[in-house]
Amino acid sequence: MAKVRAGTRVGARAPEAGVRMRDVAEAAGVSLMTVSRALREPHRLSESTRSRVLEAVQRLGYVPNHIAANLASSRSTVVGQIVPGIENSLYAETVKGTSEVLRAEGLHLLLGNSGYSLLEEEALIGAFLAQRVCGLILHNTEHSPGALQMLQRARIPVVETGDLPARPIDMAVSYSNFEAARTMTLHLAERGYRHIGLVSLDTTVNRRAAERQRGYLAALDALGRRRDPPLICEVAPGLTSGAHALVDIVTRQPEVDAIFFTGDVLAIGALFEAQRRGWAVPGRLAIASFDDLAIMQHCVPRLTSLRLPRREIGRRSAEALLQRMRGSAEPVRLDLGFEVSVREST
Amino acid sequence: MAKVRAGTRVGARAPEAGVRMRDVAEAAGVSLMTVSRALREPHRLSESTRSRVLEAVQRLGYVPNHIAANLASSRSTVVGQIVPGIENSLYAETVKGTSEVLRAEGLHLLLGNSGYSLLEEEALIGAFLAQRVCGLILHNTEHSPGALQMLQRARIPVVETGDLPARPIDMAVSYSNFEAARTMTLHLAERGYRHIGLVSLDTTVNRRAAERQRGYLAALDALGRRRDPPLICEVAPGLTSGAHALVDIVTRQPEVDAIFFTGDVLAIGALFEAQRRGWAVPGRLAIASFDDLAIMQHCVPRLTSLRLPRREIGRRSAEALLQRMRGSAEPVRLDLGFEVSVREST
DNA sequence: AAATGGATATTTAGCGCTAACATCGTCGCA
DNA sequence: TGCGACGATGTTAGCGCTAAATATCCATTT
Repeated sequence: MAKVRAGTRVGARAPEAGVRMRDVAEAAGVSLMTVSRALREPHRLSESTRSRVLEAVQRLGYVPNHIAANLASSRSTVVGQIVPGIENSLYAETVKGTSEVLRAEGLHLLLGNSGYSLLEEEALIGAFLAQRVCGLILHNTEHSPGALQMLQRARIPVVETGDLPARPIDMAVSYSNFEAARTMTLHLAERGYRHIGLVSLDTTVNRRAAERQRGYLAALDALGRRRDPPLICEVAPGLTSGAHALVDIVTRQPEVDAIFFTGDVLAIGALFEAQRRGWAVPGRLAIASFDDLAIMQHCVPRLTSLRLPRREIGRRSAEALLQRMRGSAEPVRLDLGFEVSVREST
Repeated sequence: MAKVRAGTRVGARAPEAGVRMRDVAEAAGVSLMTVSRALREPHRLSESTRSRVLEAVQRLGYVPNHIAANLASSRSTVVGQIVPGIENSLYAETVKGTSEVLRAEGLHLLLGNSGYSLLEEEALIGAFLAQRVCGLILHNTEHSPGALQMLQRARIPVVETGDLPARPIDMAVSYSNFEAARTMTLHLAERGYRHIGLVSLDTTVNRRAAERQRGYLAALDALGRRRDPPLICEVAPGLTSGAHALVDIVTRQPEVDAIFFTGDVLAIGALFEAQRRGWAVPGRLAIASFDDLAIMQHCVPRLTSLRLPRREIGRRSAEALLQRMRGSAEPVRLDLGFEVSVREST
């Protein structure tokens, strides 16, 4: 004789009148608590009771309500991850890593796209905290004041993954953009290139782009070379931007003999443009790129690139959260490094 | 004199002792319900009360608990989306579309990776239903019996996006893989190619790949051409597979003058291999591909490709869910179509 | 002066589950 | 024989919030 459970269905509609634990309990002739135990601590029940309950669960098609469980136990099984743009395969790969680890532990992934905006990130953080996520993974290492305050008050583990900040909010799992760019620039110099150009994303908005540019400049300084503004170019993401940047730099400074593209797909765009114009790579111009997408090892010529631990960043971030949720006190700060894959283009 | 609220922190740890609505109410000298209204229906309060409450919310840094709100109102703000592999840029783009629309409506995205496994999909569906998602977007159009049963019982809107099934579970937003492959094959025939090869993913596991192969064969039949097994090749995803497939087919059937690659990156892999071997494209061999990634319009030669509404599928799926959550009874079945972008490679 | 009604605020009763404690038999062992 | 220990189950209270019913106030109306 189940009570009528109406439930208005306005707005985002309801997970309505389904089978409740109480219904299972009645069907199995046991108490509510016994059903709860049968599902979470089956070993604590006698064989006969347990099977009777589980049979009722099956028969009624009972789907537990984790929302209620969460509220009652104040324990959450959802982790939030915020990336600048999921359509970017760099981030997609990281999310994949996170998702794999969480899934294996029975946790879930709430995904947010900040679109490179700090305010949007703040809004998402607020929304995720309201969903009572048990941990957060943020790609950004810069945050709005409001976001920082919320994160500090929230007392949940937080991992930042976009760079290695000197003083992370809580934990960090990344590689150093500065070091990576510095290393690649030095590599190009070592190969004998004299006039090394840099193409990066907008450094005023994008901290990681700024760090990469800093690395490039640091390398030039260390080499005792002059900084040559016409060799530096900031562009929007995209294949087309890479192509334009290539032409721009060559036009402005014909002496250029190598260009380092720090945006993921910029280098590919430039490579195709060079092919079209008949500029031999690396004969006329060497090309180096920042993220070792699979395609880098297949194009003609194969592109020299920085291999980044994208998937691993996702995995380790999730693991860092797990570790903390299991009581480990010490916050992780992991430098997963990078690797220069030298190929035909340099 | 707040009560002590302990809370054990085992397993996935707790969203602990924070500021509750009751605390805000006390701080503002109003009842619990008034705070609730101040946040959800501010217009129903007097100006003075409202500002007093909101001030207290600010001052205490109160973050609402949506979990509790959800339970109390039996209304959810989380949508689940399950894709075969988020690392695939096709899916990442779709997820992006979904995410944009949901975000604008204040809804959240729970993301699942099924890894092309029906059982994993079933597990994820169960987990998402337990999280009381208010809607589900599934890329698969095939499901395990268990999954089907859960979906039918759940009574929430469901959108399938991978293909246009004759009889969707609930709603469908996609394009027809069969039609797309048929159209492209006919296009190649029209351009005068006589021996058209097909490279696809494993058709035994992947329903979409099977549909594409069916489309290719249907076109051959319509043209009155013989099906030539050496011209057909099934491979794993990846650039390398594309390269191998190209060589395989050319070796087995040297007469081949065009190959249609139905896997996203297979065509690119093949193109690079052709460049390496000095096989002119389209001189020796035409190449057509299935998904119009940005790179297709930039490589040399530019690749003829099927332009699919990837982002749009995500957007429209989310919109279909919203529509249903707002009470519309009629389930959406949308064919978003596709377009052949003819370029230099054919 | 009493009745009416609208705008505003409060009270009550849960949402579906779990923690913590209470209960009840049963068994071992002094 | 008695008593504590222990395993198996049940009972109670409440997680933090919202819907619905109820109360309160004040300006009008009659």
